[in-house]
Amino acid sequence: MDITKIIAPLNDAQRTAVTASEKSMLVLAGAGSGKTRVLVHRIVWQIQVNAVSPQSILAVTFTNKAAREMRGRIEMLLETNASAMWIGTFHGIAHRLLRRHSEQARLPKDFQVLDSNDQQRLIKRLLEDLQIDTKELPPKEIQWFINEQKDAGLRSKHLVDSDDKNAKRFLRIYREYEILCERTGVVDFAELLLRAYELLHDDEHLREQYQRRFSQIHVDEFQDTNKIQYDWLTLLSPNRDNLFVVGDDDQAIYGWRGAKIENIYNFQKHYPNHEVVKLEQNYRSTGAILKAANGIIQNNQGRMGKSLWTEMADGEKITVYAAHDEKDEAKYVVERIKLWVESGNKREQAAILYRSNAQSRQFEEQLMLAKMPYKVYGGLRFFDRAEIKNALAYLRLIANRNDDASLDRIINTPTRGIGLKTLDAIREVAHSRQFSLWDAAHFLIDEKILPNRAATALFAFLELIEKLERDTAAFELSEKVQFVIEHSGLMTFYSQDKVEKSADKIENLKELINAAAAFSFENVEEEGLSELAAFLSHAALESGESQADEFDDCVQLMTLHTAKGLEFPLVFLVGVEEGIFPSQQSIYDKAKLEEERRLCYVGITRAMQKLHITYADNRLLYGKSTAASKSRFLKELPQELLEEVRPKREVSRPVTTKTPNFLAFKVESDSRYKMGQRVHHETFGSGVIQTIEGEGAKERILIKFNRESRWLMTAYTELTVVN
DNA sequence: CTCTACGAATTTTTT
DNA sequence: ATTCGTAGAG
Repeated sequence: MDITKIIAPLNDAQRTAVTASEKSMLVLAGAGSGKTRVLVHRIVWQIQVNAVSPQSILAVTFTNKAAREMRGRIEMLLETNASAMWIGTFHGIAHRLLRRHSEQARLPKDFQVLDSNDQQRLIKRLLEDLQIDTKELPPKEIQWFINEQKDAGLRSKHLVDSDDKNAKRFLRIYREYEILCERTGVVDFAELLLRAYELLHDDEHLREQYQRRFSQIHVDEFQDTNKIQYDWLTLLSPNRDNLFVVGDDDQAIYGWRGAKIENIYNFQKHYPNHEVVKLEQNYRSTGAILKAANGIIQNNQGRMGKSLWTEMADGEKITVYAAHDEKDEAKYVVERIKLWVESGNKREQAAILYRSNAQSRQFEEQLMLAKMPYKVYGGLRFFDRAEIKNALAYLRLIANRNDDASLDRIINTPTRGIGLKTLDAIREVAHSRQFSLWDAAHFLIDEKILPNRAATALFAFLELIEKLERDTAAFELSEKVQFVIEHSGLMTFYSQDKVEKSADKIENLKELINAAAAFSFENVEEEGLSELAAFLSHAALESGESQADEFDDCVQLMTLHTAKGLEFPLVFLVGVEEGIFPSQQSIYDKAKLEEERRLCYVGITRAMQKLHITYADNRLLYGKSTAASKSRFLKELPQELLEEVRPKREVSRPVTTKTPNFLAFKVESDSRYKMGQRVHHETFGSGVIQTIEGEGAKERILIKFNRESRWLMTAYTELTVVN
């Protein structure tokens, strides 16, 4: 066996982690330090050197993309297929467990997965049924609450009924929601995790079976795990030395959705026989970029402590551009990308990273003007598009008549004369008699409660679904999908030019048929589940980002969150202003502020060669022009790494005709000016020093005067210090 | 049932 | 500025 292939490409720290034995490992992997490589090599090491069976390998990630990448790289190194290993997302693995043991998990065999849109819809409908004003109590809030509870491992029965009226109401809704999901046979994302936890927790036999099976458990992005995920892991690994977790406390940016950095500390308590390995050598960025990253993150408290270093040279300084407004900012960025491309680089190597999606707009406009192709990440994903969801809803209803969420979605899409009145009546019956919407509709027709016209329309709908199922019973999956799209009326509906972007929508529907065909092809029969049901779960669990147009050479636009895990030679960190980044909502809360700072750290460490940071003095916010000021994060950066640029028209031209008097200068230069100091200038009046840059004859300072900011060369300027 | 007009909200995202 | 959802008119 050739172990050099596994070991040789690793540095000392990586090797220590990969080859460790008989203990749990906590790998603190800084940005760009080869964390995926360590995971991949570790797994291969276990198989090839320690003769661990691939069946015994469990590896969990947060995204399908990460899981795919890991599997791919393992297969490459192993030179065989890795299908015996369980490599997947927390949700994917939980789903797999629940499918295998649906009976023990007390779930219907063909349960369906509810994505968060579906969940919100369902909650909204529930609130309406309970006569709760959705204006006063937005479904979003309930959704948030329920998921928060589930992520903490709490069911409604675990919550104590308090006297607080509001808490009482939340609890009641939670309870009703559980009943509704149970009755309709659907499972939301948080439920997948909670159910999988309960399954192992409650069933000793099953638990032991999986404990025995998974002798090696690997976790990626450990800092992003929430409570239930952590508890689930510990169920699988009780006091054993087989957990290999990789994470970076400095890159924990998902606290707001329940991730607990504390899990890293819990891990250390829980698994005393563990070793910590820090991966601090960075293979991605220049020295200057890393110094900036270290400089910013050290302002956070309670870190595990890590300091990135590189063998690379410092490289270029970080360019800071103080734009006049958001348009100027965008122009600057596009101008710079132009120069980058003109000197022979690719557009796709350049990324524009912002704090919130709304900021993409200005950049898109300028990029369009410059005729430069770009791609904005984070829009609607394939399976989230309305036309796709509608088509899927038909399929889901065919698979399961009790799927209220789906029925609700398509009962009048395309319109077929079933209006609000009729729908209300159905809901009313469903609620009062604890029927599914489907059964309630039947009830209304059988009991002849509805007006003739409505009854006819409703009956036609019910018949349509029955007929679709009958007619496609013998079909293959993709044929089924095609038939349903065509005969549900959706195709005709989207063919009308009234529907906006109808061509795109039809294109997408055709793509769904392709996706179904591809799914049948790739999918190995999953334990007794119908192919349709399996495909529907796949659609819920896979957002469908995978084969997004690997189009031509595009500038990349995305939020800082989306950028995590990626790298680009040229990075623009834009909108670095107080109130934007850090965001307004985070400024007064220390924990939130530190998370923003970690986000900033993530942003900086995306850059490989060159980083630009920009901010605007004025920004159009909610339609109003607002004065802005540079972010505190900019001030926290080691100033010697920065070179600040101002819009051309605002830079006061340094006079370069005469040689400055070095001697005279030197006497004064050392301690004369400080940042934040008030000074007075003959012509411009008094102002505050914002930035000091350069030394000796080249020293210049940025002063913010009443009406404008100016760069002044201290060697030539008469300034009086004001106290 | 469909269309328009008005008011309210507006960090970040995966599964 | 823009999007999104709902109320009221057509």
